[in-house]
Amino acid sequence: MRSPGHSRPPVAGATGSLVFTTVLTGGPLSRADVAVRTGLSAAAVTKAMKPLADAGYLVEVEETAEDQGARRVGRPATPVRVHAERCYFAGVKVTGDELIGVVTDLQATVCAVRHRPLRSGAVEDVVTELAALVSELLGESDSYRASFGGLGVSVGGDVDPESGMVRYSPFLGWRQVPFVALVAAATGLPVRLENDVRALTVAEQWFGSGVGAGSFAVVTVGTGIGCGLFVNERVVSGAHGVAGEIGHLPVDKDGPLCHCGNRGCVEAIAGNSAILAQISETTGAEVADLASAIELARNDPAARRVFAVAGHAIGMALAAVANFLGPERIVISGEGLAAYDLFSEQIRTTFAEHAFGAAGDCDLIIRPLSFDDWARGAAAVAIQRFIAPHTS
Amino acid sequence: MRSPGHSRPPVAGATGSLVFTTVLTGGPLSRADVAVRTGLSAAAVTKAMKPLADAGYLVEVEETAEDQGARRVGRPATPVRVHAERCYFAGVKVTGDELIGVVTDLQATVCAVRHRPLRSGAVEDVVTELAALVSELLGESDSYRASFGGLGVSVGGDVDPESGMVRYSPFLGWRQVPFVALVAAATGLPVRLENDVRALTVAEQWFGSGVGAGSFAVVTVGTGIGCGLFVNERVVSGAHGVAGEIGHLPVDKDGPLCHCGNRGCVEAIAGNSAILAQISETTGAEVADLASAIELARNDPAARRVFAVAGHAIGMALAAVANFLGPERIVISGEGLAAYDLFSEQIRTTFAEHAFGAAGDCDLIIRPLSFDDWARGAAAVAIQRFIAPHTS
DNA sequence: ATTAGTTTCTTGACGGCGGAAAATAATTAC
DNA sequence: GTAATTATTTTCCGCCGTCAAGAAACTAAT
Repeated sequence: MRSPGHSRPPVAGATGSLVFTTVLTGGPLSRADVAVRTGLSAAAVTKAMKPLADAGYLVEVEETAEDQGARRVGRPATPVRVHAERCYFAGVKVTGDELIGVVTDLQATVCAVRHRPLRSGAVEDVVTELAALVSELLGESDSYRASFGGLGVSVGGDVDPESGMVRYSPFLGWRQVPFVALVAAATGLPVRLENDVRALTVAEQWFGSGVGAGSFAVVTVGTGIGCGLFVNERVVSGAHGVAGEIGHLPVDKDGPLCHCGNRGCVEAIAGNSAILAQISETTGAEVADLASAIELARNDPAARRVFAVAGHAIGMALAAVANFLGPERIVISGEGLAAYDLFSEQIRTTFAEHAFGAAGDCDLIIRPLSFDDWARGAAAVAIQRFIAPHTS
Repeated sequence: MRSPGHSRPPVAGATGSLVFTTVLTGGPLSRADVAVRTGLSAAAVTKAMKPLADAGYLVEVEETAEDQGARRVGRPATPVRVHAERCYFAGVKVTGDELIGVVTDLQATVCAVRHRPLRSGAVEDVVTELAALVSELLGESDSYRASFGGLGVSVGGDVDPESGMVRYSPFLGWRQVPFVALVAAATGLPVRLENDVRALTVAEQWFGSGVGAGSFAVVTVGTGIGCGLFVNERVVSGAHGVAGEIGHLPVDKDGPLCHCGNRGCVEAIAGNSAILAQISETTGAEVADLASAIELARNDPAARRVFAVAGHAIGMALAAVANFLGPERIVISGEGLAAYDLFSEQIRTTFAEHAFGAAGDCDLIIRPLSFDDWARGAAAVAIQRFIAPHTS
C-alpha cells in the first residue's frame, strides 16, 4: 500500500511548539497575547509564527468590522488562529469487540466516524481490520490523505507509547505486542499509540476542560471506572504503565465482590454492569442495559437507591482524587453519565463530605461522553505528536 | 542585624543546575558520565563545570591508587564530586510547640541540631524564637556564617513557596501569614518556605531514596498520615495547596470516628494517637506513649492486634497511592515506624492484595525518620533553591 | 487636516549556549 | 616504542531568543 507523502510537522523546536499550542488551545490570539501567555518576547513570537503561517498552519483572522467591543487606542491587533483544515488526523480506539475510528481536523473536530465490529481479537486480525477501517475513513475525502498528519491508536491496558508496544491488555488478552510497528506496516502511516484513558486526557488537555488548567483529572464512568491525571505540565503515565487506577478503591468493605478479588471496590458498586446487577437483584426486574435501568429508576425507589449508592461510591473516588492530587479541576465523563441526574446530588454530597480542606475547592465538571470521543482522544494523541513531538 | 555577604549561587542557567544536581545526587561522576546521564555533549559538561569548579563547589576526586576494580583501556576518567563543606544551609521545621533546627552542608549532611520549645504560637513570638535559634545554630562554627547558602523553613499546612505565605496552618492556627518576609527581616538571611511533607519529599528526591527515580511517593506515618508526591520531574503541590492528603482515605466505614467527621479514615486507625487510644481501650492498660505501646504489644496479643489493624490501614493507603500514581517507589517513613516489625507483615500483605496489576511492582522502602529529618528537609529546600532556583 | 500618542508587529544586531569536530591527554595492549 | 582507546578541552559554528530601533495602523486632540 503506497501512501502519499504525509505532512511534515513544520515545528522548528520547543518554542515553535509552544507558540503553536498556545494558539491552538487559546483560540484566536494576537501575537502580543501569545507573547504574554508564553513569556516570550514579541520578537520571538513573530519569528516563530513565520514558518507556521507560511506553511498554512496559522492564518490571520479577518477583521469583522467591529471586533471586540472595547477597542482601545493604538495599532489594532491581528489575531491569529489555527487553520484547522490544513491537516487531518485519524484516531482509532480498539476495544475487545469493536474498532471505533474517526477523522478529525487540526482542532480535533470530528469530520468522519466509522465503527467496525471485531470478530476476532487476534493481533493480525485486529491489525487488518484497523488498516481497512482507516483506509475507509481516509477515503471519505481526498483532503484527508492529501494532508494527513498522523494516526493515533488507543488501547485499554498497559501501553508504552515510546516503544509502541502493548505490554498487556486484559480486554484483548495481548501481551508484548509491537502494535505500532504492525499498524504502521499495514497502513503506511505515522502511528502513535497510547492508553485509552490517557488519550482521553490528552484530548481534554488541549481541546476540552483541561485547557488552561495547571493540573486536572479526568474520571471516566462506564463499564470500568478510570482516571487520567495531568500534573506538572504532563499526563501521568506511571512507572509501570499503571496510573489513575481508582476503580478498585475500596468504598465498602462489606460491599459486593469485585472481580479483582476484594470487596466493595468503586467499580464493583458504580460500574455499569454492577449497577445492572444490583438493580436486577434488588427489584427482581430484568434490566438488559443501562438505558432501561435508568428508565426503571425514574419510577422505582429501590432502583433509584442503587444509583444513589453508586453516586456515593463515585463521590468517594472523586474525593480521593482531589485529596491526593489537589487538581484544579476534575472532569467527570463517561457513558455512565447518561444517568447523571440520578447520581448528581449524591456525588456532590459525598464529595463535599470527604474532600479535605481546600481540596474541596476543585471544580467538578460534568462532561457526557460518547464512544466516538474515545477515538477522538486517540486522534488528539496524534495531533499532539504532530505539533509537540518532544512533549510526549 | 547585619549579616556577612551570603554565597551567591554560581549557577549560570538550567544546564548549570542540571550538571550540578547530577553530580550532587549521583555521587562522584566523571564528566563523561555526567554527559551520558544528562544527555548533554561532553563539551557542554566541561563548560558548565568550569565556573562551578572555579567557585569551589565541585572538586576533582583524588585518585586513590587502585580505583574501581575493572579499569579498562584509555585515558582514565577524573571523577568530580561536590565539595560539601563549600557552603552551609539551615533548616527549621516549625511545629505547634517546638522549633527543630539544623545546619547542613551542601549534601544535606546534618552538622548541627538544636531544638527550641515554643511557649506561644503567636506569629511574632515564633519569628523571634526562630531567629534566635538560627543565630545559635550559625554561631556554632564560623564557617556557617562565612559561607551560608540559605535558610529553609517548613510548616505543616497550606503554604505557598512563591509568595512566601503560610495560607493556613491548622496546628499553629495561622492564616495568611507572610512568614518568609518576617523571617527574612528578622534574620537577614535568604529564606525559602515550604510545606513540611513536601520539604521531606525534596530531601528524599535529592539525597534519599528518590534519587534516580522518575516518580516516587513519600508516606509519613506519625501523628498524622501524610504523603508527598514526586511526578514528572517535580514535587506535586496541588492547585489549592493540598496534595498527598491520604490520611483521610476511608478504610473501614464502621471504624473509629475521625476528627474530620468521617469514620474509619487511615489516620483514625493508624495515626499514633489512634493506636494509643485503641490499645488503651482494648487492653485496659494505660499507655502514655508509642514506646510503651510497642513494649506492650510485644507480649500482649490484643495490643498486637491493634498494630496489625493499623498495618492493614497503612497497606490500604499505600495501595491507593500505587494504584493512583504508579510511582516507581514508595518510601514509608515517620516516627511511627519505630514499631515497624509489628506493622511490616500486615502492610505488605494488604498492599499486595490491593495493588492493582503492575502497580504492585513498585518498591516499598522503609526509612525510619527522626524529628531532625524534618528540619533537614527544610534545609534541602534551601539547597534546592540555591542550586536550581528555576525548578521550584 | 495635521500632529501627537499608543499599541502592535517587524527587523536587525548581539550574545549565550550547546553541538561537532579536532586537538590534547593519559593509559593500556602489543 | 607504537597503536589503540577513552577522557577532556578547545575552537568554531549555528540556532535561537532578547534588546533596541523602526514601521505600521490606529485614536484623540488641536
